[in-house]
Amino acid sequence: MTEHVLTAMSGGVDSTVAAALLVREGYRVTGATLDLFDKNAPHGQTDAALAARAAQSLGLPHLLIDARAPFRQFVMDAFARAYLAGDTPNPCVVCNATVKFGFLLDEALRLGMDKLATGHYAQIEYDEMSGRYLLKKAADDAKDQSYMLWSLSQQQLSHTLFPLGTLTKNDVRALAESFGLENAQKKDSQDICFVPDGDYAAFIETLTGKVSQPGDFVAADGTVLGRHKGLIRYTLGQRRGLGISADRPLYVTGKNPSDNTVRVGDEQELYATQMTVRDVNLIAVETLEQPVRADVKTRYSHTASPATVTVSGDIAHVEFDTPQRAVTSGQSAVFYQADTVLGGGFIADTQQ
RNA sequence: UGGGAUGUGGCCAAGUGGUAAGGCACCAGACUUUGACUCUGGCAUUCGCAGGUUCGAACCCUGCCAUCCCAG
Repeated sequence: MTEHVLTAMSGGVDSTVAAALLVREGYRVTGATLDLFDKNAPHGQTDAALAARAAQSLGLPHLLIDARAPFRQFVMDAFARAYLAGDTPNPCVVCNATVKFGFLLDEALRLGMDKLATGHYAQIEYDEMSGRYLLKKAADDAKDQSYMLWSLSQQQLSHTLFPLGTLTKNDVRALAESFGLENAQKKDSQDICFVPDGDYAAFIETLTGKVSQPGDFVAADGTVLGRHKGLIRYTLGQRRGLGISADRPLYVTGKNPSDNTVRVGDEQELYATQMTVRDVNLIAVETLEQPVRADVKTRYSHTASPATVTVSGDIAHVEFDTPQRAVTSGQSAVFYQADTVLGGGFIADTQQ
């Protein structure tokens, strides 16, 4: 009996090719586009319309699924809340955890389908030895998105397909051409999807109705160097936008919500050797009794760095072999062993 | 009011007769399914103002203005 796969289609090249590949492999495929938020951009060619056209060109039924409520609650509100608390959240990670592989997967299963597929560049492999589903890096290292998927549970992984995992971006574009897809050359998406103009601070202020208050930029010795435009506009390691002229570049080295100050200093002050990770999800193993060696990523576009990881419950302590720059609370830490994701979590705090 | 010092782009700052370094900031691109970082490019027809000397001045001369310091 052929499996019925719900394929998330955004209207972009990746998800369209993913759907096409599944069709070619003989799956029964239904396309689905998530309605995540009300777009105030009425330029006719919406992503949903693009996705519907793409599905139609592949001869697939297509569903538009209203996910505005969960997206608002789990992604947008949480994003704003995290920033107001002084963290620097990664909404894509949270969206994957709660909306795409939460809400949408549940929806697929509820509709009687067998699996959910997306255009993510990552691989899932069932390991006979351990009886666990493994999440692995994509074949195309430059496009690998396994970092964004560390939160997936065994249950979620067992019902998920990543048809693009073994391909490179060039392969995908070439396939799109060969399938005659109109979006073959569509530019890769970027920025936060619900903040298309990139001004996430203004978005947060509109969403919450609270204006982030100006405060002082202070140096390590307490000297006030200037006024900042609101805590949410800064993140650890940030250089641009400080407006402080000095004889050398200055970076944000800390944020203090309690007195509304932003600490700035030299780049050397940004390095940390240890960090605590919360909400840890282990994928490759059920539990870790002993400290393990792993390569740890602290941001999406970052080379994993060797470290020793000690897990206790859903908390992990990570000690890097070499100090890491601007390890930022709210971002995700993902532990790799070779190409396999051991697990991951959210960075809670760091120590020198 | 005397004495001294200084005035170069938003900030700092090289340059002391040969036709405006550099850093910071800022702007624009690139990179990127997060925020950042990074990279590339842009950014003073002009050196407080006005005269003068010179083939030629930010650099020399004169005057003025401004700021700072020290006097009382």
